Amino acid sequence: MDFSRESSNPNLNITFYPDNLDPVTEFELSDYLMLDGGVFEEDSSSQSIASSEKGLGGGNEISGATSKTPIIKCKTEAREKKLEQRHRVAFITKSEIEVMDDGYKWRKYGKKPVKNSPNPRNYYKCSSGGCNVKKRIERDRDDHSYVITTYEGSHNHYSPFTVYYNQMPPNAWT
DNA sequence: CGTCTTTGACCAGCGC
DNA sequence: GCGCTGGTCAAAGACG
Repeated sequence: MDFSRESSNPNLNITFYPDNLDPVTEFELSDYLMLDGGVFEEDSSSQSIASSEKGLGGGNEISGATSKTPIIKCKTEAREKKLEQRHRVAFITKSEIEVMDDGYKWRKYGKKPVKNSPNPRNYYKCSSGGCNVKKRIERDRDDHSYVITTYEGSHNHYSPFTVYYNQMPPNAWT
């Protein structure tokens, strides 16, 4: 698992957007941002987000968040209420690879073609016992270079990568 | 042998 | 009620 190499990829731009409500207030984004293994910086127009909680500030950062318009589906009130009960966040990633290594172990359990999109949507579950976090991955129908990732739920365990990092000596990254 | 992916079937929600 | 769509299940096969 080499996060620094991954996040230094110039083709890797990440844009967060609310799949449900306001992600900044609704979700603990750091739970998900740690997938970069570094600090996430957004432009000044949006709120600053950092994954310092996990102590992974190794100098890796992803800048140049895209100006891509968020894709927010219209939902009925009933569906929205149901979704509100879930811990959910989605973001767009400009990447050639669809499944980024976020430190967790995922098990693919489904694949479905999506209406109005030539690309199928893939469904993953966290394979840790007792953890029922799910994620969906699909390519942007307009620009195939973007990957839309949606996380649902909260991990009830630390990422194997985080455990590994915490056990490393202080100067291990230098 | 255990774990994972693939894929068709099934189910529930929603719009008409 | 019916059809469409998205989400999940589970059997089968692949792989290390």
